[in-house]
Amino acid sequence: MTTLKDIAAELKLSPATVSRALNGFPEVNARTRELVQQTADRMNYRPNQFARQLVSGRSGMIGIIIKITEETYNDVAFFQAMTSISTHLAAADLDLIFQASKNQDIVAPYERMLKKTSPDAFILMGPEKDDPRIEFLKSKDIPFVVHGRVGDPDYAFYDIDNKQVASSVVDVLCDLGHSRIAMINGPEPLSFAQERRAGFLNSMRSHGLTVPDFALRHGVLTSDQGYTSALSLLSERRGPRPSAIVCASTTIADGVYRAAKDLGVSIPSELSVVAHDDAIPEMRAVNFEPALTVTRSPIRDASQPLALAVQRLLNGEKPEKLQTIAQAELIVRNSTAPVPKDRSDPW
Amino acid sequence: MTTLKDIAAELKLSPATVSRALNGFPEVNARTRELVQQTADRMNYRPNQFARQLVSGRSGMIGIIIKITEETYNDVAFFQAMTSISTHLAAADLDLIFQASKNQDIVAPYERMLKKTSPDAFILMGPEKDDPRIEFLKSKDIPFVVHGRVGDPDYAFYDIDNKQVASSVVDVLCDLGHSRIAMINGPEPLSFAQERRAGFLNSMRSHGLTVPDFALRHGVLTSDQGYTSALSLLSERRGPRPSAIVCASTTIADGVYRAAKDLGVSIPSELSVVAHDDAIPEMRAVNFEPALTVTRSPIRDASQPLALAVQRLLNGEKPEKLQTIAQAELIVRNSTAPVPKDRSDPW
DNA sequence: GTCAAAATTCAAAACGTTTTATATTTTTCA
DNA sequence: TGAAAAATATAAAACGTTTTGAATTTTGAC
Repeated sequence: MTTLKDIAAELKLSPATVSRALNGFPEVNARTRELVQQTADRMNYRPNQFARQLVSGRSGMIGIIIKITEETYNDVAFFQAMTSISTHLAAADLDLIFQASKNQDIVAPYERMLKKTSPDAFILMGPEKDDPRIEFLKSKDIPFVVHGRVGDPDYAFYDIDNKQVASSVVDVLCDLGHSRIAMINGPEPLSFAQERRAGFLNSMRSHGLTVPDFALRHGVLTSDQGYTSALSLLSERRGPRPSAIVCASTTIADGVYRAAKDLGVSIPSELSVVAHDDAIPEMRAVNFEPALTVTRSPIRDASQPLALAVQRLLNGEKPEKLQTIAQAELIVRNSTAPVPKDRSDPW
Repeated sequence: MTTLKDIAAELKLSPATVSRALNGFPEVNARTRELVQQTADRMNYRPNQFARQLVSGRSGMIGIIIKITEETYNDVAFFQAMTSISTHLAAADLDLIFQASKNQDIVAPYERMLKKTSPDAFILMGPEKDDPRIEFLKSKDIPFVVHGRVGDPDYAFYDIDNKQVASSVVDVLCDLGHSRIAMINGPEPLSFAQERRAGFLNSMRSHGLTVPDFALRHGVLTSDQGYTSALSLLSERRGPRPSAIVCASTTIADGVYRAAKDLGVSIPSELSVVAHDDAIPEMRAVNFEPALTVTRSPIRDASQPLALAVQRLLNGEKPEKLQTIAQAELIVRNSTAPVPKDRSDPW
């Protein structure tokens, strides 16, 4: 292994000059720089990262910790997010340290990684209200970027406008005359679900409509969850059935489609269905029969902004300046239609 | 940030003694060790990993690089393997550096990571014949463990006995009287597919049976691939159709089931189907209608042996001693039945 | 009490960089 | 030609550990 010293000795220069030459500092003669670079190449020099890290205090690595649950374990979206993030980070010569955790103590793996590998920053997914991870990282003064957000935070984040997602969908349905609109939402503790709930209820209210409790459901983002929720919503045990259902994901919508089919309810003539589409390739909204009307914001679109925000954070930019709220795109397809005459009454 | 020196100064000891005391060296007085440990706790001491790495020359990290293709990008199995590996590594206080790569040059990302983060070892997935990554790592003298293997290698690996997987399935089908047995295999370049092919052909031969070219297909492990392959196999355009199909995965089997249904071919009375089951939760063999006969070897079973092999490698054990070939388990369910009378003739 | 052996501690070097403060050389301009 | 300024190079310190070789203290046997 050749070191700076070796090169310095070879050329009868000081290590300092060699270091500067290789790192492109201006105060070194063009000819010596050339010479140094050539000899470095010739001697097959590779800077020792450990030494660099020791003096710079930086590891050049970004930590990401994913909590493993029944749901996340089977969700290819996490994998895709990670691959995509790692690619964007690599472009900035940053590496991703990955840790899966089934730990009860949600903060422990962050502590461990920090002690062991000292990442320069973290990327944090699925924030919850009063998230202890966020408190922890703040207290330790470790930079971090959040995918998603809770409330109106002071940290760096990338999120989509989940209120807008829900309200734009309500607007579309109301324009078609619907007034009994149900929602099958994501898991209650997650911030995106809370935002959509708020956006949904607000928008309904501003259209002069109400939503009975049973018509607003929370649960995991699976087809089965969509199926059972839809069965229950369409059964009319608790009042007249909705003329439209808003789904938190295309997987949920898949379940709703199955339930509608099983009950002989036709989409869109008897029931309109709308979903939010994260653009996970395995369940494409265009392939639904009929093609699904969606709000669309690809999850992979988040990777680049997240990676970029991390870099900026490391360059000393203030977290409050690194907040992005992306708008979702509305794509009307064939799963939405004017409300049937006999189902236009409000609840 | 408190350092070793700070503690030494506090206790009027030398840094050397403090270091030894904390690292459990024997040549330090029990009372001073106690004292040192207490003060370290009190002063909230955290050893600087960068300094440690510099002197030890080790990073405590393991690299894993996944080549992103249409297929791997959507395959939750990779994610599950990674989560599981990361958990097992963390137990040994090792961290996982993850990198996704779309690079044409399959070796480049290894070079980059090595330069940048210096992992102590790599875990390598999906080896191919004359894999340049393996050559590269050997030439650089970097330890690595392979998931899978090619031929009869001298490196550390964990693999299942893919020849046995294929041959045990042939045995079962032959016992049921089948002689026209087709195979829908994995991608041709991958070693597992080649092994299964060899095991399949060998076993068929030893049963005195031949396999026409059109009955042995290679392709990606998707339901669609299974569907189109099965359609073609069952069409009888190229001779009498097989009485049994051996599938490389449950996803392939899913496609075969769909094709059989579309063509009105009943499973198992007219067609027996067998698959290899990696036990990915999203497509459970038990949930097939009829329940699928499989050879089973959960992919997640590989994580622990892989993580363990890495640790041993780092402890200086020889790679040749760290080779595991796991046997798959045969589970007979309802997708296999005796060959129909009129379909028992060989090709 | 003495001396060798064992137990314990220490000072200094090493790991390979970057950075600071200083020294040397070259250039510029009168 | 000489002095000041600019350009270039250097020596030494720093980063925070671990490890080496030596020094000191304690123990045990006589």
